[in-house]
Amino acid sequence: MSQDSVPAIVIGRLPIYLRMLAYLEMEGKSVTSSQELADRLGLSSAQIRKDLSYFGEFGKQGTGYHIGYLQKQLRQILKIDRVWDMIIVGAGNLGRALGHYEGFESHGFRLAGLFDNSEKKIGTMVGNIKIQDVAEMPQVVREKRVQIAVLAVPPEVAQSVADQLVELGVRAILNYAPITLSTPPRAKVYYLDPVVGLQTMTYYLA
Amino acid sequence: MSQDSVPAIVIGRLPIYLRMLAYLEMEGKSVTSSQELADRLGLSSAQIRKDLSYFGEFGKQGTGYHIGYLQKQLRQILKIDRVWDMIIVGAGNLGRALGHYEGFESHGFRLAGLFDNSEKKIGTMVGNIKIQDVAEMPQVVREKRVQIAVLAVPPEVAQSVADQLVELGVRAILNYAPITLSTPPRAKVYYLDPVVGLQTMTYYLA
DNA sequence: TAGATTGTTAATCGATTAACAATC
DNA sequence: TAGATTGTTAATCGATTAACAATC
Repeated sequence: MSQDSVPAIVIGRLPIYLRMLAYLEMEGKSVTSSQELADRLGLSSAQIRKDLSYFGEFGKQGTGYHIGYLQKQLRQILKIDRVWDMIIVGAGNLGRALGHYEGFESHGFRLAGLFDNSEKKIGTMVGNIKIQDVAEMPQVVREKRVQIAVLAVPPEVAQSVADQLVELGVRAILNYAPITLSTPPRAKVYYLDPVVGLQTMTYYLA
Repeated sequence: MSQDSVPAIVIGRLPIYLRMLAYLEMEGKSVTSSQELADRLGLSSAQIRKDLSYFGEFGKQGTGYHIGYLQKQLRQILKIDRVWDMIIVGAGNLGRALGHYEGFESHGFRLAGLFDNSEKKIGTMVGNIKIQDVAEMPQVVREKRVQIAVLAVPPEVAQSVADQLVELGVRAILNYAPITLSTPPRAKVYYLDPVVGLQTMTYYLA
């Protein structure tokens, strides 16, 4: 099935399925069902079967899904069956914490650069990577053909950094800055503003 | 309009509107329109008017919305017209970075505790707050009637910490752990797993 | 085989949008 | 006033679910 015909909301659930499959595998299971996945994820089994059916037939009637096989298929669909280079822009508290996060490398996202504009920070180490001057960012992005960037800069400069990144060829931005970015359609932005999360939940509090 | 009749997807957009209103205000504007908001946010103006209409009439025909007034109304709707106590569980790199984040306090979320189970960390300072033993968490949550918690613990313990939090009365969990939590309906969970974001975006990369 | 579970269709449900009267 | 923009309705669009034949 061609990319554009699959609803974005379906794509957004695939990583959740993958995360649960890894969890079930860790529990020692090797087979699961749409019903089990649905129960664990708080979804309906029909939705899970429908989501998967956009891409193929991955299960067996009467049995369910082989976890290892389904993981492999989902990784292929999401194009995470390879290693992606990624940079982090901004080495404040958050940027440095993200620089230490092992979850990126362990999921195939290789940290190819960590940039800041502060003299004090440039040259210092975060884990096993050295903070570089943001002035060197264009060169790194171009040379390594980096398509993925994590934005951990102050909101005042987030839009201009995003513009620069897109100009350099970046097409996926994980945005921690508390601002809605304006980008051309070829670039995707995934928002991770904790305050938005909190403000959404307080509505339901007494 | 009663809470439950407003779709969750609408509630989820209100903080985005609020964030944009603050931005427009910062640009020196005092009035805006559904069209301007829509353009800036990449939405339709009809959607914005419809979303707001669940709660009342906040604009003027021919003029638009007074930014200050609309902000005030949205803050009331979202119940962020007050200060909420919040705790952070887990003082690893991420938890400590979050402990330093000024965006929480500046938006009315007061950090009432930062907990970890590591002997080494307990008693050390993060900004102006001291890391406490997670064993003291129940007491703090109960005494201050904390309803909001940020989960920044390893995935292996995330579910059990979440269970404990809910048991103690927490009803809003900002979850940084890379795992889907199982919680009763009275507790809301907002997910902030960066890997899910990356894996969603790689689908669209070449 | 009998029981279980898939993949898929059609029906239902819900969200978005177009259009416009009301009115500032 | 004339022009602009709201709030709302009805139509459209899209996503979810119920149901079940197929089949392991």
